Amino acid sequence: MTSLMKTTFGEYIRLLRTEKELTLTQLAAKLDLDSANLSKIENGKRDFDEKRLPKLAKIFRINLKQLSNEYLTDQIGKHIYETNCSKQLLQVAEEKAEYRRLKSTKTI
Amino acid sequence: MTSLMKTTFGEYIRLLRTEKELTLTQLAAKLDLDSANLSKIENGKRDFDEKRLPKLAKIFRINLKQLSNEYLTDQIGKHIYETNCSKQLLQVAEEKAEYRRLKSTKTI
DNA sequence: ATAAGACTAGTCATATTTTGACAAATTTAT
DNA sequence: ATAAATTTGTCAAAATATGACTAGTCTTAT
Repeated sequence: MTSLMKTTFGEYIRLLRTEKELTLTQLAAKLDLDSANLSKIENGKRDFDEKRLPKLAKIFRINLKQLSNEYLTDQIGKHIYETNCSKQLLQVAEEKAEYRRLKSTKTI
Repeated sequence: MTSLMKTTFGEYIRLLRTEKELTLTQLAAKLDLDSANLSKIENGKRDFDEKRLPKLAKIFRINLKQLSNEYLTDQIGKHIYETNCSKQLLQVAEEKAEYRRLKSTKTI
């Protein structure tokens, strides 16, 4: 696994976009999205819709799996942040995830 | 912090309920909830609505903060489970949460 | 056998949340 | 000052979650 960005997903999109010197309008068009909404996404005021990940990967020629991981870690990171979940509680959450995993294999 | 349950929140409610020998109908009434829906909650087919945590804490005389942590870790654990987030990616997610924390203090 | 209670599953209308689309305001660059 | 780029606000529509009700199964007592 390559190293992932320690930024928000919105900031990451902005980074990609400005690197390629695209305007919001230009990228938004490629993503079939309103430029005003893309602006909100980059500024963390809205979420990027998961269904557009393949398009985004294609536009910037990024590995989709890698990009999806970027997205996933952002989403969970946001959840952790918004709920003020401490490292200690996160450890418990991970154990509960593990419990769910075990449970699901049992019931197959 | 006391140790938290390594079960789902629904299972935890069921545990509390059966310990007190309450029926779904009885507990649902106390929670101002339909018994069929409480059944779904205990079986993990619906989420417990956060707004009822204070009621739940009161009914079983549990510390609300403790119960809220139980709830929070369940929610994040569920998120981790449902997205199939590996420990490695969870570490990245935690770093991203930390990044958001730093960012929020800067902009105050 | 059947009646009653406990629980589960399905459905549907309503409430809540998220998204898309547009207009208008603000910022930035020339 | 103008034009382009970006941001903000608003609102209807789409998607999702919740509450309420119905019907069903299963167990237990009579």
